[in-house]
Amino acid sequence: MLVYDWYFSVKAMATIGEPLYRRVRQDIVECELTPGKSFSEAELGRMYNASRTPVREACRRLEHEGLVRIIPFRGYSIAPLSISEFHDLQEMQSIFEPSAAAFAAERASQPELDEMQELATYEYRVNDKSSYRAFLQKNYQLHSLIAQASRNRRLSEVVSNIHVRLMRFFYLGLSFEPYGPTLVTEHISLVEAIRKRDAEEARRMAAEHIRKAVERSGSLLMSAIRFGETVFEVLPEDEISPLVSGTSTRRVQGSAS
Amino acid sequence: MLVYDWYFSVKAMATIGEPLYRRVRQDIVECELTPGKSFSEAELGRMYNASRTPVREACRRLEHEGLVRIIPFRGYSIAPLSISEFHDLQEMQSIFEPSAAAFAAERASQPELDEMQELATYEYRVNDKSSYRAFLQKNYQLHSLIAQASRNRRLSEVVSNIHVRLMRFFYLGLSFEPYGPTLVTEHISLVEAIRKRDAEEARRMAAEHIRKAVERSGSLLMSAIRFGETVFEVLPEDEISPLVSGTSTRRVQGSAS
DNA sequence: CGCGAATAGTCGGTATACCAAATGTTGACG
DNA sequence: CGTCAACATTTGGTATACCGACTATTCGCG
Repeated sequence: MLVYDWYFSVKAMATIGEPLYRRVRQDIVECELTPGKSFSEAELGRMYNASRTPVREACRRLEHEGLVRIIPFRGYSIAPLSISEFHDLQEMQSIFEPSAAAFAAERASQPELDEMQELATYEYRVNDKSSYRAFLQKNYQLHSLIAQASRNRRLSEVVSNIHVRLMRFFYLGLSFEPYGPTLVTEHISLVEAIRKRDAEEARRMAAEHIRKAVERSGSLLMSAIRFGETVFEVLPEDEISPLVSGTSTRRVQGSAS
Repeated sequence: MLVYDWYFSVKAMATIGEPLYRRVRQDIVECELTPGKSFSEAELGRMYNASRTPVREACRRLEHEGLVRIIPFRGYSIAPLSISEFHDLQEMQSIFEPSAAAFAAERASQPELDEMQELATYEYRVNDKSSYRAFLQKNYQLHSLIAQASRNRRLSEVVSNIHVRLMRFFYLGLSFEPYGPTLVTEHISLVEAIRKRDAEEARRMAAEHIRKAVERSGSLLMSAIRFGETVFEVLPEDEISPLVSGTSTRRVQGSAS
């Protein structure tokens, strides 16, 4: 088992915060918790049977990951889904996934390669909702595993985060279902290249894969809008960037996450 | 003023957590808090005159940013500096910064361009410690501003975080001082390209800039090791990756930050 | 009737008491 | 003398009470 949880690696650990965080995150990703919905600490605490402290902690983590928004002294809301966020996320993918794939080709371990193979060759039953959901998971795992195989932990973390955020769009209804088989094919050629240890080919395949994904989601969005089934709100990507100035020495400092 | 703080945008806000977080972060970045040093919540609370709650919160955020490590039920430590971390960070730079520069060339606002100009042309007095420290700040601000100008917030956050982490190495003693003037020159050509709105040139300049930085730090590390002045510990990049499995459905899930 | 100031209500921010996990220590027993 | 179990200690994890920030509402005055 390549992918596992540090958490279980020792023992059970009867802590509330960690499982809570995971549950809430999963519910956000799967859109059980509606994007944009606002809530309070107490409320969430009731929903998940937890007191404010762990709830608070989970919310902070989730905010840091871009899944929750905090308005100081006022409350929380599930991060809304916006077209600009979707765009940013895909742009990020197109920046790092090719490199991640290239590094993976050079650095992946044998077990990782095997696992990739397995994840890529998922047989997908068209028009089967649960099969599609399973595919979303596989897709996430595959991309994460490739990133992990890049042997660059920061990179791996970023890739995971981007995919976590992207998945919300898919769960909400931006369905790639019609493209499913195509996606599987692309995954297979990508993994093929990695297994051949051909870094440049892997880079090309990944770049191509993302490029096509962007294209496809473009047309999905177009038709969604044309048919008036606006899948998500169009928000004027709120405030300006998250940078800072100190006093005299203007200090840039992103939220640095 | 391009870079500002949402925080001051409304009013003073007498909250403890936020300023505390900033102070601790600054102290970690500037290595006032020694890398590797372990501490407890209570201890840090005494040092910064704060109670456990805000301390805890700050530490969690800092852990998420890779500046602090948490050992459940045992305590905290300032994240150690390792060669592999340094390597990972530079690799991240080489992935993200060229794209950031290219986007900045296409999307930066006029005020941003002006600010970049100002940051790049910093006049640097060789052999002046305080001038060097100021330069480190400018360097950080410039890179962050370019990322900000990419108009992709996730990208901007990632780049900021990378630089925050990198700065610790410089503050610890990995001194680029002898290369100072060279760096300034490189910054100027990079900003030049961005101001000309030449995306591809900006991409090349950024890539070149990072490549050279990698080269330079390579030789710095070499000599540091040769002279036995090991600047930082060589740690066997601890445990294996941060991935997860659920129960039956093996679910990859990075710390997703 | 309109508007602004007082006010009540909501919600997060903070402090703190208490609980449980992990570890180190010590002493009884083989 | 070694081993291991009971225990003391340290440190986070969790619950909760209290406080201050922010909002919305309402009431009174012009």
